[in-house]
Amino acid sequence: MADPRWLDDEEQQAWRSWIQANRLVMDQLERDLQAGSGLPVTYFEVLVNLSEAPGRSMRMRELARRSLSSPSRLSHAVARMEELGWVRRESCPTDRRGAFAVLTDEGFRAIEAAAPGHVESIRAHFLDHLSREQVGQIREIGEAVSRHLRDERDAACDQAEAGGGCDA
Amino acid sequence: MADPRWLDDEEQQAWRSWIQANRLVMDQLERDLQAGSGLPVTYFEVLVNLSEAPGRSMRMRELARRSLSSPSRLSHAVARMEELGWVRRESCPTDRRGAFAVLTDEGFRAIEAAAPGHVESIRAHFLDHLSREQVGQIREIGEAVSRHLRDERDAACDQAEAGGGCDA
DNA sequence: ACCCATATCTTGAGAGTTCAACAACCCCCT
DNA sequence: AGGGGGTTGTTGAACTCTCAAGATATGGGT
Repeated sequence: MADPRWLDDEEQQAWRSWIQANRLVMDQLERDLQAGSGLPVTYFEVLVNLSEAPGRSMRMRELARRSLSSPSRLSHAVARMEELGWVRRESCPTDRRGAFAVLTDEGFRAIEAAAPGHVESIRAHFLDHLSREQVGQIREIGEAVSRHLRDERDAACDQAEAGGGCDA
Repeated sequence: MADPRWLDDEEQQAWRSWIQANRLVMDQLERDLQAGSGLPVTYFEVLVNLSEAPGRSMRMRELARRSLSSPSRLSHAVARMEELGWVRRESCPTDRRGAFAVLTDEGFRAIEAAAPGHVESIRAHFLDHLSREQVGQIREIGEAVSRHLRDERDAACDQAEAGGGCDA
């Protein structure tokens, strides 16, 4: 790691303002959502993904992918939400390893109750301060960055499958 | 919270791609930094702030502000880093409530060791995928959003000071 | 039919974060 | 002086996240 390419001023400022905006917005959303509905943001996202699935039901693996969550994290989260009565587990008939997470009516009501406040939060702390043009820019930037990291994650899997031929 | 202004398609996409990019990038940076140096990102930021301070020393309150951290969080973090020998506490001579956090030589070496890899990470997972133009856009957007949330936080303090005249 | 590499999911422990409560202190005001 | 409101910092408990390890099951190759 000799002689790294340090960030110039423009890059430094961009990076810092981005990371700072992230933190401030996310922390604020977390507080708002927590105060309004007792829901952590990560739980909310899991529930939203479930609510949009056919039968309000999804395999754990797929749900983890869509929620940008590790399997472990999702497992803990679902365990917690099961206690709260928002989600129920069902075993998969065609793959006995598998498990489905199913959104309960109570869970659905929890999202419905939380959603309006959450959207207001997103507007108040984020969208309302951007021009229409900037909204478009954000989308493009976010997609560029996400696309790359997705590809990389897939590549990492392929590489692992290939059996360790990194520099061979 | 009746009849919320739901997000239109453009807003929805912008928001989702932004939040997704955030998560992916931050998680990746966290893994890289953790793997390379055993440092959590939040610790790294605290240490960087300390290292830039005169005497590598700062009041806890100020350090918390700059690290976008709650007082509680910083207190726990410093306690942990004290165990690791990276930071040392000193009492403030002019205000006996106060405490200084001081970066030790060992702590300084820890940052120096972690910095190059961290910068590479930032490039590889973020900056390298943006045009020069987009870097500028990010800065402006980040600043607009941050400015607002800072103002709001100050306003909240002022309001609290005013003694509860919310709707009176 | 059997074996073994993979895949799916869970579990437990360790670590970080938050929140509420608390302790100690400063400062201004009477 | 000496109160009282505000500030600074810490603590403990509850919660979430991560990581490594493990339990169970699938599927293809022999």
